[in-house]
Amino acid sequence: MKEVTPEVTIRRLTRYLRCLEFMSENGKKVVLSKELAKTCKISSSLVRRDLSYFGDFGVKGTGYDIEVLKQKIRNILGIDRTRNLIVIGIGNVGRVLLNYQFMNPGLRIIAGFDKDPQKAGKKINGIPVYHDDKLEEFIKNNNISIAVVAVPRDAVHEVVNRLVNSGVKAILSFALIPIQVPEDVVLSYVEIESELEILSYKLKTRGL
Amino acid sequence: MKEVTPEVTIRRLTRYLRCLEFMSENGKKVVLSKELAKTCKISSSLVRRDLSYFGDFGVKGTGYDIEVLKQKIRNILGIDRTRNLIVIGIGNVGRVLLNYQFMNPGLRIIAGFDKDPQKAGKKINGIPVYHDDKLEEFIKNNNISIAVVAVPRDAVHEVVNRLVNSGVKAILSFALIPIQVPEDVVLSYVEIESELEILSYKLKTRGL
DNA sequence: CCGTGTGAATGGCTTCACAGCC
DNA sequence: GGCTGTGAAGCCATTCACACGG
Repeated sequence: MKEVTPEVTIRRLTRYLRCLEFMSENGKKVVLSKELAKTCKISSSLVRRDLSYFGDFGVKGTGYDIEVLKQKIRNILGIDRTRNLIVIGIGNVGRVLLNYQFMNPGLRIIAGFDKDPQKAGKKINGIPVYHDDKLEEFIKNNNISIAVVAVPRDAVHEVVNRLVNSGVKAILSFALIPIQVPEDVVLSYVEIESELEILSYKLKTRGL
Repeated sequence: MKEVTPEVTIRRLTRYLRCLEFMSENGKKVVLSKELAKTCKISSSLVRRDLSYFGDFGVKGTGYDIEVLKQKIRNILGIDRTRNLIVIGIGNVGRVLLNYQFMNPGLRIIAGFDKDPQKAGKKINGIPVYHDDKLEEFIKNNNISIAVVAVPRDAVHEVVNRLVNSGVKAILSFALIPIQVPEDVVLSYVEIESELEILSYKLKTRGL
């Protein structure tokens, strides 16, 4: 049980959660830090250290109960409660998101928004799509924790500003363009091109 | 000019590149480490340190020439040459990728693959889609650096094994399930759900 | 004079190694 | 006996502060 938790630890926690979900699907009940470490390609002491920031979840001599650990991590991440999400921009990326099967029921997309009137009024995977001009009203009337921005590059700035002004505190963007948001708003990115570039770099360092 | 480059530096390099691309679009020619730092929300000394691992790209008293710096970073990342990519699985995610407009011409998707015979023979965004059973042959006949896996969860394992056996050395997966690959193969993930979980965590630490 | 590049110092993440408990 | 949880050590990334060059 420690003081300050490094951000990298949180990122690894999500990785552990994916591994644990996979293990329970395969009927596994208990896991050792060593096993979790191997699947995540890190050291077992780091796994134990990461988990120890939040409590004593393991049993000495035995390991970790997978169901218990999953629930603990969900609790730490704040996805044991329901997080209502919205998606802005129902193009190719937006459609992927509306069809996304989340492993955790806490993450729930409850609406999509698009400027195209043709798309408004329809449902995708059971999720209603509204016209863009209903955005602010919807955010205020519903309990929106997180918004995902999947609009074209040149519309990102405007959309983010509208989200911030409507009180959204967490935004995930698919377009990696620099945006300034207030201190109390968290902004992160899904960086497909960057990930590919990092792979390219690693190939290069291996002489390929 | 330093010895070993931390992996985080490479990740930040891709971020700098996005910022620089954005700046040149807006007609900017020269940038200070301080400006780059501000848009990336890090310290200016870290920007300078990151760049100094690879050479003296700046001009003392003046800053960095944006075009020069872009080219240097592309060179470091190994995307100054052409990287031929393929996408396996042409569902929603696969379609996003084939339609993806890369900022860097070095990254080039040259084919898609799918098990569905209906999809084979068509083109998406000018990129040919082949039947899955042509995968190995195509990899061997073309110069494939990187493969992107966008198949359903339960097919990932098999696809990754086939890629590895065909000689692919870098794989980007959209399904975050644990896979073992040989030492000389780089595997990374696009983790949409994990990013959302991290946002949820940050909201929670802020009392939301 | 101004901003980069970099030794030196700092701070924080990871590993080590073992005490404690099942 | 075996594995977790954790002080202490080690190591590596970041910051500091200033010499250097335009």
